[in-house]
Amino acid sequence: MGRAPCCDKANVKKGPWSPEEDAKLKDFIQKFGTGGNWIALPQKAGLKRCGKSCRLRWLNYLRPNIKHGEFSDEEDRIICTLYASIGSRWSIIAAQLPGRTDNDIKNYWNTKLKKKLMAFNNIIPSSNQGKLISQPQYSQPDNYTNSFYNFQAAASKSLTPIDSISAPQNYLSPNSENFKFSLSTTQYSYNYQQSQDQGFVDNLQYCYYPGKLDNNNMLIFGGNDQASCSSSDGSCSKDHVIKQEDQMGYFQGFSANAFADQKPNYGILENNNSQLECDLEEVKGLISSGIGNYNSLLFTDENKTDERGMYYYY
DNA sequence: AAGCATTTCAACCGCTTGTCT
DNA sequence: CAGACAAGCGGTTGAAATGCT
Repeated sequence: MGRAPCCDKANVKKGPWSPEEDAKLKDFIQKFGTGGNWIALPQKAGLKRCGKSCRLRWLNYLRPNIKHGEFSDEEDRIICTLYASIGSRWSIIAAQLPGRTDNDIKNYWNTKLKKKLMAFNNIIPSSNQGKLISQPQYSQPDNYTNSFYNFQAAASKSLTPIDSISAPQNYLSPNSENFKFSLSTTQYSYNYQQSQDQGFVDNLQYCYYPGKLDNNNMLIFGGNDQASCSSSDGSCSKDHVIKQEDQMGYFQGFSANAFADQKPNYGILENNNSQLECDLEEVKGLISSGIGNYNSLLFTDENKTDERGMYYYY
């Protein structure tokens, strides 16, 4: 025997909501509230809909202050950062984005954001995903706006070029706080951060491959089963991951404050299988504290990929 | 302009969680 | 404490919109 249906399937309408149904539901809830009982609501409101359907329609579309339309860069960054730390817990992620619903964010992630990040699959060898790269250097360009950037291996390191990347012109300004690169093959960016008080060459020291590939060759992040941590002894309890990252000055999965802190060689982050889990309060704290530095995530304007360069890992 | 392919996103499904009795 | 029930949640679906040839 299966699960009892939540409503009389034969007598409920399915499919898209009509404007009339929307008006009925909205009017009813604004007058009487939900009454704490979605199952009973459609009958009271005169709707031939399942209570679940009413709830979803209200929460995802009709309730006040729902934000529709394009996601901002900042929202992109928050989604990516949280996804990297807690995985597909859309309701928690949505709680950090006023006006956005979990359904909205889930759709946006599955249709757009994930694809952007998947671009990394094309250029980063799986053996190097999850690793820090350290201290590449590059030649100072003659002209910040249109030069070909050739990043050169530091003489003391054994660095290997892995792919060419291109840098959008508008980010290559001496005043630019963030120094972003687009992957030439995919037009998505890989982002280095520049600290305010340093020159270009000195600043380009660290970055971090944000994900790994799973068995299906999909890019995956921290989340449920493969988050990295970076304690010096390799241990990494769930409870302390965030604190450790705080101390380290960057947030798991993304290049960040390490540049400004000038901390050398954090080491390889792969092969730590501890999970990264945190509750809502931790997430809020994470965001409010600025850990993760949302200015240093992965995206840039896909159309601005005029320049090319080379970067290295070892 | 037509037909096909791909993308988007609203809505559904069913499992999990929380609450009440 | 256990069972019933409703809400919450995330994965999935499919129709509509859009893009491409």
